[in-house]
Amino acid sequence: MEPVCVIITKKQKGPQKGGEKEKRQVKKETNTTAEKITMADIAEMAGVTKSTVSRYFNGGSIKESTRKKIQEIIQKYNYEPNTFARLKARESNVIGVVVPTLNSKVTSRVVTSIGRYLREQGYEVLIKDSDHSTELELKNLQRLMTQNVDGILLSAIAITEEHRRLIASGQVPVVVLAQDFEDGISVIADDYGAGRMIGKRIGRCHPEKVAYLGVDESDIAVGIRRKQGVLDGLRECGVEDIITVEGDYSYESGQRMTEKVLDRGKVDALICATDRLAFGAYRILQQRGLRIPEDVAVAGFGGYDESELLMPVLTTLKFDSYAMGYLGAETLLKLVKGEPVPKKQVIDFQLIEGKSS
Amino acid sequence: MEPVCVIITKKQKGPQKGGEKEKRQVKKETNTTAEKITMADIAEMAGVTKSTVSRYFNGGSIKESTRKKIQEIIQKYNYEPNTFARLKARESNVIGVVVPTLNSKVTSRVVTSIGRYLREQGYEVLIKDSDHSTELELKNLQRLMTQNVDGILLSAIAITEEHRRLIASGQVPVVVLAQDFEDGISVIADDYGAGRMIGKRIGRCHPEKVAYLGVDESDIAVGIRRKQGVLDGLRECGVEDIITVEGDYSYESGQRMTEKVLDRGKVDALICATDRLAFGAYRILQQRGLRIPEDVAVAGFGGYDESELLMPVLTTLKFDSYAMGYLGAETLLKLVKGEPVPKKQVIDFQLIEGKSS
DNA sequence: ATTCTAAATGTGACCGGTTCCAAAAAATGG
DNA sequence: CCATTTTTTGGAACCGGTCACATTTAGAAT
Repeated sequence: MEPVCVIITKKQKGPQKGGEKEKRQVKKETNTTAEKITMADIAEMAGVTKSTVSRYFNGGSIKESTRKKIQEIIQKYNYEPNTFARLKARESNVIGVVVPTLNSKVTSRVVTSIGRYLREQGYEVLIKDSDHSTELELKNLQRLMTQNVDGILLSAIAITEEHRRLIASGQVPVVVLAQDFEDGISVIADDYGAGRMIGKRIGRCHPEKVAYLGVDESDIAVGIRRKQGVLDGLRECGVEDIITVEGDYSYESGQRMTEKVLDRGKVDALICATDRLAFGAYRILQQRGLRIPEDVAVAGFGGYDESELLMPVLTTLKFDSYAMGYLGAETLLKLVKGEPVPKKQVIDFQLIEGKSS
Repeated sequence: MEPVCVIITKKQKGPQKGGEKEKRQVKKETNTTAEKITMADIAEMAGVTKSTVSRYFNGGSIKESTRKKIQEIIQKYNYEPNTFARLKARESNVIGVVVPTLNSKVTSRVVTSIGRYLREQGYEVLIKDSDHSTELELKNLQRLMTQNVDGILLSAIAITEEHRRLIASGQVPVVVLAQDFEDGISVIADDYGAGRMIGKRIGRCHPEKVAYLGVDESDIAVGIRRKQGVLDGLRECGVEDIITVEGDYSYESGQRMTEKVLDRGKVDALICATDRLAFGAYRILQQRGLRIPEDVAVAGFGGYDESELLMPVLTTLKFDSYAMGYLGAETLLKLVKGEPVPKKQVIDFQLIEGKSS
């Protein structure tokens, strides 16, 4: 691929510093080269002090006439105070969000939802992507705690002892998303309940043998609780012959696990820890000429938009990720403001009936 | 849905301030309540001044023995300087990223890629989600410019006059992603070339009549160039009977447009501006009992993972979003450092041959 | 008009860093 | 061993804001 067009440019140096104030005065009229404008500048133009302008933004008694005047200047220059320069402020109005990845349906929904709520509430959001690395996650968490944020929303890969220590040590309120966190505040999905519901949904068709495609148990929510729910749900319906396999969250892993299961003999149903794994299962089942659901029923978790595209449509359990983000953010703000909050909150889920079971 | 458990907690107030220094000295030994630690604290413990510690981090001549000593303390306290307190620094080491939404395959890939590169280069990334609002997008852009970032990566909804003005006015280098930006630096996908490739791919099967499901022309890249490419590609193969419809980027929009097209009469192929629209088309075609590709061929743009799940697998044109993020970030850093950069760079695409055409 | 109180503004220290410049310490050389 | 240069450090101002407190102004009450 060739560049359509490659023109070399050079960064032009900004105007030299020195005699700033005077220069700006001139520029104020001509408005040619927009210099960075500060609160002091605004104050000067409005004929008041920094403190008064600060009061304008943060609330405090101001005479109506001064307010008008400041407002005018603000608007004229489209000024907004630099959020990160509020070093002295007791509240920074910044909330940190740590996520395992941005490259996932669930997290991107959660983060979008968080952003909407917090923006509306006048907070700045600092998103930290840990890129699937627990090490980076801890670093992000630690960094946020020292970076003067008012609170942190943590969607952890898995809560470790180190996490606990950091959170406990800190003076920053933390709300944990999607993972149980006994020592603190969390907003979780009822993975056990959801698992049980899917287990029963599959179980009541009386399959002889069922396979569960799961993930590593270091993820307590998905790896343990969801699985346990599925197993219990199935057993409640009298299903006893259950095999479980483990992999990661990828499409390919779904394929591998399915192959592994099929190689061990016939199964009547596959319950997959996430829709993505189910996608992999579909691919393999189709390759082997097995019909869904006649030969093998399939179910997943997630309620991805794409699950509806599968032929047949996937039966899946949908968590309300938007609600999780919203509720998490709301809870964190309450916490920040010192209001009482429930220690553990659980978000809704919903069975999406497909044709795959 | 009932909370599993609702225990009311109260935010505990931090320890009172006053006599800080002395207190910290004590805490240093016991290490019980981790107080926020500053560069001055580190300096004191190392028996040097703030300036020296600052030099430690930013490079400057330091005696080996002092370096060791500082390093030791740093590690012991796991200290990292507060990135946002570098008010005085000429470089903030922060890069801002503005995206239309985080809730999209493409952007989340782009952002992930940007994050990886910039983190590696020691930069902090400030992600601003505009949530599909041009107004918010402009606000984000403007805010970033005054918030002392070293550079901005802008993935715009559509570049307006206002965008141009802001970017031109500013002293902050900006690299625009995915949208042509004649006045400045951009990294784009070759939408015209990609469109033409898909157009020819479909055209060479000699369809009588082809429909293009497109989007609003305010998006120059997708709305205009991609479409033009498709049209030209088809015409090169002698296809003359082409109808075009317009909608938004949603799954539902894909459905609606397909219905509209089919209601107007038979078509031999549907070319969709994005895979998501193609998903909608699939659904409608299946509903109406039309076979893909026998009755109607379908093609898309995007190369989403899910496109492979469709039955039959979707023929689509994949852009390397990771490359776009990486290249954009790399270019921006060069720009920041005053190195020469190409004005316009084009990322790769790749035809994914499915069974839908 | 005078006193008292409340509202509005100014003053200067401070937040956690960086930077410039001067002072101190170490290395060099004659 | 002392003068000179170079390397390391310290001191103080500064970045763009906030805050506690002092001061001024305006309004109410006597």
